[in-house]
Amino acid sequence: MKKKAICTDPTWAGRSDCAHCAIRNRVLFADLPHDELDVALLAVDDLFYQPDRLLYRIGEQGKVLYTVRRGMVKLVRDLADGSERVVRLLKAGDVAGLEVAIGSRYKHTAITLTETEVCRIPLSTLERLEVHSPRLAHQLMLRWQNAVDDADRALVEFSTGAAEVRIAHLLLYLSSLNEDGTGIELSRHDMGSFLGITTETASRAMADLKRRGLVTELPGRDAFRCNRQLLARIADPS
Amino acid sequence: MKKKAICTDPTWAGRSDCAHCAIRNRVLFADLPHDELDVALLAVDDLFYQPDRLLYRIGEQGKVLYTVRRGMVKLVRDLADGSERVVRLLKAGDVAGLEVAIGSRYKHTAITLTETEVCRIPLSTLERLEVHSPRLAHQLMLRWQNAVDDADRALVEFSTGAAEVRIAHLLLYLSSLNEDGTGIELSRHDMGSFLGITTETASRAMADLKRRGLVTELPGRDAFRCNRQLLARIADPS
DNA sequence: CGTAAATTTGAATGGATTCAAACGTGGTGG
DNA sequence: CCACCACGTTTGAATCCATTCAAATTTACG
Repeated sequence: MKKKAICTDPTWAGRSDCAHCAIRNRVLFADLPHDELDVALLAVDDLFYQPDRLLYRIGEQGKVLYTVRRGMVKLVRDLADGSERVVRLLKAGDVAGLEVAIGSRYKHTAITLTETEVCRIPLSTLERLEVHSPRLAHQLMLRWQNAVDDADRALVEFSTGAAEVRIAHLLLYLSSLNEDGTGIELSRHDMGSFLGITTETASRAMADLKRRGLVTELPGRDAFRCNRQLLARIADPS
Repeated sequence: MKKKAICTDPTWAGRSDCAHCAIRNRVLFADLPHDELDVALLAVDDLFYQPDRLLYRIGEQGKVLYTVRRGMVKLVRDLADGSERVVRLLKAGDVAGLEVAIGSRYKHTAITLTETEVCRIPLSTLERLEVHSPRLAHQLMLRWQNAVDDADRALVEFSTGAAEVRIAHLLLYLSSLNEDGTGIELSRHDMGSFLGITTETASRAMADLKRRGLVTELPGRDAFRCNRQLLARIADPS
């Protein structure tokens, strides 16, 4: 509802070095031969964002797309009543702004949730490679299917059932992203906006799960640990 | 909840004739040159389905995808509690089973809602063309983005807000598909399953809209006419 | 015409929302 | 360093809306 000026200036972390990228096999240039990779690298920047920074805004005629290397990004749609709905949560390896690859304007507003590192890939680079690189075309298709899968999941797991069930699904998802089983704490507002419930309902359900010991706040940075076994029982009343 | 044996046998309407296809510019082989088209046609069948017929089931290792030429198809996911959730409604021009193009199993169960005419395209045909046809690759990407758009819409318009609001969105959508402003009547069960509400709630809201004159049943086949102006006001409380 | 299925309606319940207020926390400036 | 303010979270209470379970009614179909 309220307008907040979001500083967009990221830190330039350097020209990308895809060949040595830790998540190379999960990102866009996965199958590219080295010589083609060299061409791509020239224009790909590695950027570092603070939390709550704007990557792009819905409707903009974008000329770049982003690969998330670290952190988490939310894709947001504005609702008729002025509020907003989080449509998807992007994790490391996901792509934001894929739609520019077919010449479309951005279909969402993309905002970082945590400290985030991304690769910014110009559309021009993509187009140059795509012509003689069926590999890249295939990679793009994989990304698209990925987006569809995530969207379906947002519908089936995160927007269906009682509030507690949705939250259970969300916590299970977030905690599945790190090997150590911890997950990033979202604000109650973002939770609600993603799950299609109000902030208060999200807060109540979370507070309740904490009281029952299914979720415990981690002292350090905004993270939580949860009992996946018990949460799974709530998520899927078998 | 209940198991029903669905006869899958469609009527074979003939080998496809994409060159003269009325919706050619809206389907997969849109930009193909004629000589490549000829290759494709050999294996593409034009099929005709009755309402409530199964195209494919979730999890199957499919080797074909479908272009909807006429009618409407629902993509369904099974829920944990045994019920089902309609994830998407496919209209003429949409593609079902795109995921097989990247080697995936079907991600949904696809069932016809109306009399439906489809083109059945074998994956092998796709693969043969894809190699030397960047046009097709681009077409596929367009389809994928389409699927993402529809999925986002399912979330934002059809699974957010009060029951009446969701129904208003649905009726507006259905009535936008035909030039004459009429729309296909869905069963209350399917409506509910797609909108994330119960059959009874769907029924109540629809009955109410009818009483208020915003929706009128058409005498002929299962179709309705609606006051788009007033429905739009319900859908977007501006 | 008669039965099965789908739709509609009713009444009671439960869960989410709404509006408000209390609480905690981090940051700023005195 | 502390007081204070802004903002997010939590909690409370009343209301509203959707669900549930049940029954009545209509429609479809053999």
